[in-house]
Amino acid sequence: MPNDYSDDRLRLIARLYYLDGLGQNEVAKFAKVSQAKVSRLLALARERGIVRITVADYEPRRRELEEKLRTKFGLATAVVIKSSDGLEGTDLRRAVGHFGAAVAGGLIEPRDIVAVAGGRTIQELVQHLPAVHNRSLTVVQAMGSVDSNVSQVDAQEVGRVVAQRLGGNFLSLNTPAFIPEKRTRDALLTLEQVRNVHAHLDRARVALVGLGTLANSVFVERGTLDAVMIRDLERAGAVGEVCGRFIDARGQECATAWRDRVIGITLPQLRKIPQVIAIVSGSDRTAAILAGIAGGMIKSLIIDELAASTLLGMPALPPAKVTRKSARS
Amino acid sequence: MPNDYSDDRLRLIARLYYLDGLGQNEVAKFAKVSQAKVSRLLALARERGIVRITVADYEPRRRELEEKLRTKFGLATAVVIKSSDGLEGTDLRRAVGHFGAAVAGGLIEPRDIVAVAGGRTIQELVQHLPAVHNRSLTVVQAMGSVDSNVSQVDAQEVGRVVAQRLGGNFLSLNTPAFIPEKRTRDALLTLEQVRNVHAHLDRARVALVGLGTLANSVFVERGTLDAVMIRDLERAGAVGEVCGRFIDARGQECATAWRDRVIGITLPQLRKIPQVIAIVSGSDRTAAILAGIAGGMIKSLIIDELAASTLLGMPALPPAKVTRKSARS
DNA sequence: AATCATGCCGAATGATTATTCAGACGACCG
DNA sequence: CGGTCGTCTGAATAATCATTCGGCATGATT
Repeated sequence: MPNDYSDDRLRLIARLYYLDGLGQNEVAKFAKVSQAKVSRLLALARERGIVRITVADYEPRRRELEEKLRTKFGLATAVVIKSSDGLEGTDLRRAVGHFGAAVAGGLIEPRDIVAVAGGRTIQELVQHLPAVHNRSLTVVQAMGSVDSNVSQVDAQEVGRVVAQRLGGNFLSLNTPAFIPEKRTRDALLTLEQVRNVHAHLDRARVALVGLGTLANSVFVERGTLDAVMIRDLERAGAVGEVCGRFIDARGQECATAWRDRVIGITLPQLRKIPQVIAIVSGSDRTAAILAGIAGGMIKSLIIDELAASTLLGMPALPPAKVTRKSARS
Repeated sequence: MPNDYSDDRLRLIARLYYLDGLGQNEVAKFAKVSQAKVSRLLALARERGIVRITVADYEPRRRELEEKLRTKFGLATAVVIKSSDGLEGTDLRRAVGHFGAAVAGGLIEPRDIVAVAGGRTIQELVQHLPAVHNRSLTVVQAMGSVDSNVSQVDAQEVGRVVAQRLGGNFLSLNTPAFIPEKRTRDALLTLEQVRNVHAHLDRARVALVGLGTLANSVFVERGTLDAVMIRDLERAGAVGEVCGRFIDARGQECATAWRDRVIGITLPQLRKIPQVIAIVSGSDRTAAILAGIAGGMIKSLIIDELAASTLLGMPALPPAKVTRKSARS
């Protein structure tokens, strides 16, 4: 019997390897096959559940902090990911993304329309979404691509991954995030394809967004935002960015030339979406978070432990329904 | 916190590795340690039971065959080890030894006196005896060493391993298995040390023995037995060997010069021991097995599947209490 | 204080495991 | 028949993992 994939055979091999501590080479002799095949058979045994590996639950979340955040800022959901020691940068994003994914996945219902922005932390998150394609989502790209060579962190790519992993189809925006001239931008906005995307954004139930700071954002990293523009934004009171739109401390869009260059979901659209989940890592983003919440955009938060603590040490702004114009200087 | 062996940390690391499928390098970045340490921490997590690997039971025995053997040959216990396909030689011995060990271990009681012979299959078996030293056995070497450089398969070494793994002390014989001159042999037999061993052999409750054929035994392999001697033995009707003693089809010791050269347990001693377990692999040994049973030495059998089948196809001899002298030619 | 024993660490290294690759084989056509 | 897949295989190789080793830190002992 040349190829025998019977459970019994797999049990024998799995037992010798996992329980009796033989190496794959020894098992191979025993079973009269190559080591390569043993490796494959073991993989099969794991798939079939003949070998079961259980790990005592690791609790990746800080529930007390979540509760405090939720009540203090009136959030729908707060998820605080443990960040053991001095993690930062990519490692931190990875931690938040990894463990945030399960929760984020759970917040998305089978037939939702999901708006998806770009960003580094969100990129890490979507990679780890549970790969069960049993949903029929409509995933909509919520902002254009930062520059011409599409990167892993662009909304286009992130959205594609969400649709692929969770199951559903993907509505791509197929435009840059920024257009130097307002006129060109406006022309693009009238395109059927773009208008279709916006129509779906209007009806989205869930949004996954990142939050940027002035100093440390993908735009700066990718050279889209120059020093002059940053000065302008600072003068206009910008404290952060969401979906390519810069907001002041109250969560209103800053009135600069920049706002006429953006293609992507608008703040009013975000405000309408009942479940906007901001995925954030790093303690330098607290101002942006506060602003996002105050402005009524952000409804839920997935965040690392340290940033959560920092946030809890800051005053919650009352949701500002007052001014529509941004405060100047 | 430089060295943190908390369960929580281990859970995190174990989870990332075993459940989330990260490599140790990735986990290492996550945890800010070297890959080496991750490897060590994972080992620790397994030890602590944070990671648990279970394998669906593999049934290594052929119970139907065991039952048939038991009734047909009037055995106390018969253990038939599956030998999937065309295993032979060392591989077969290894299979029988590996899976036979658990059963053999179970047949030994906490305070038993255990006589142990040498042999290749038995050697494989004792290696895999469950390493729980909670017994206080007296392990007695049942035959001398085949030649001067003690090998792994000699009773001396095998016995030592039994005592070490199961727990207990070991009575060594410290003599060769064969002495060219009867006089020297007889002199050795009077030694206090040797007599002590024999005294214990008289009171043994369990014996682990192998069975040899004329053509294929450790003695031939090691060059102890020459062609002339083999001719003699054949003429004397020898069909096999147990503990250095050659027996005819009735299970009586063959009357040749050889019998006066052996140092080791005698057939009468073996007959008195209530639980003599023969560990055998290979279908060429069936005649020896039959003889051993017929002669009243062998009470239990640990054997491979193919040999068991062969054995079942042969006629069971009635236990011969009749002749004390071996049949000649 | 100096010395030693002990334990822990990560770089390097050796050992093991997973994957790639090219060939063999059989089923299924044309 | 002779192709043409598709699947399966083990050798070779790439990737990954475990262990060794020397260095460093800590704390006990002289």
